[in-house]
Amino acid sequence: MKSENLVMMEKTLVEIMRTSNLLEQPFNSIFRKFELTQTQYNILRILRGALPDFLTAGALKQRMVNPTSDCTRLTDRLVAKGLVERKVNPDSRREMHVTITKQGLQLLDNIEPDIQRIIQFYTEKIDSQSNGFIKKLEKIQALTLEFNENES
Amino acid sequence: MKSENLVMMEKTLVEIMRTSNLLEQPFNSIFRKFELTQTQYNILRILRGALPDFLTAGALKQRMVNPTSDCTRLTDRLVAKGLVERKVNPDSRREMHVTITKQGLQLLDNIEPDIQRIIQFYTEKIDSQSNGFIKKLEKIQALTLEFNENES
DNA sequence: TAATAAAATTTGTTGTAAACAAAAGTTGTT
DNA sequence: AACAACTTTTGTTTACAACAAATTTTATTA
Repeated sequence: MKSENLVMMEKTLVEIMRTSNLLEQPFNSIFRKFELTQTQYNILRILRGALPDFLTAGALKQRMVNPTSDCTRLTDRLVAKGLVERKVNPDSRREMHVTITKQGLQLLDNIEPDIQRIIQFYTEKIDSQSNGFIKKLEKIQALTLEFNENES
Repeated sequence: MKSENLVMMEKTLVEIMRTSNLLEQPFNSIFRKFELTQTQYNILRILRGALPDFLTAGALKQRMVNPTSDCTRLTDRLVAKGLVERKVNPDSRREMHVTITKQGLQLLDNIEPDIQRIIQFYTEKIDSQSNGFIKKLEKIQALTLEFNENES
């Protein structure tokens, strides 16, 4: 017989994934309105967060959730839209320097109200979140990284 | 100034999505091993859950997380692999009856140990989950459905 | 210094899926 | 019989994931 703890943990993990998948829908529909994907939005956020520094393609890749991401072609699309700039590092020509443009920053600002509207909706309807909840999520994140390490 | 509650809620939602995205990695690598995608695995689980009944394409779509899913082509791939069977409802020829095959059930059984190995890992490392945690996730799910309703 | 290894990024290729519109076939209604 | 509504399929485009292989540049070492 499967232990209670296993069953509980399975339910926990499944519900996290289900919640996230649902949650992504309203966000995605906003991104779509601005002709972005979630991945692209995340890249823009990472690059903005790195300011005033730029990131190398490798560093950007590291900060993305998906480690197998194809940085080149993802940033290609953003460069094509003028949201991101990419140039070779003159000091080490095998590295690229990637950074967000003014236009990219502006786009993030334009999206923000729609994002906040979603957050607002939840804030009004749920009592304030406990720190414990987030801590638990972070613990699961840490364990997942550990697990992935062990596997690879 | 943004209220504390808004900031907290934003962090909560972001961490749910980040956790989920990380969490999906070990699961996806298992699915890949069995030449399935997460979506396909979910469909198989839904169909197994519906047994001994079959589902119409519409009913299947309803139970999937993503409401815009393209049921036809998703099941096409599963039918091609012999994991799913699909035939027209003789009583209403515009409906399809979709169901999981023995082979599909067998595949789910084969995957199960790998899935449990992941669950096991977390169970060993985190103290038993509280019901409150899951309840909170379910509340967020419910609100998301509500939000999506309002939007559409 | 020439050869080779290592690092960082790009390219090639294939398959899956999301998103949206439009078409096709079937049933129900007036 | 005509038309509307329902259910599923097709068409089309785009983005990504996954994996391998190639390219370009820098570092090492023989």
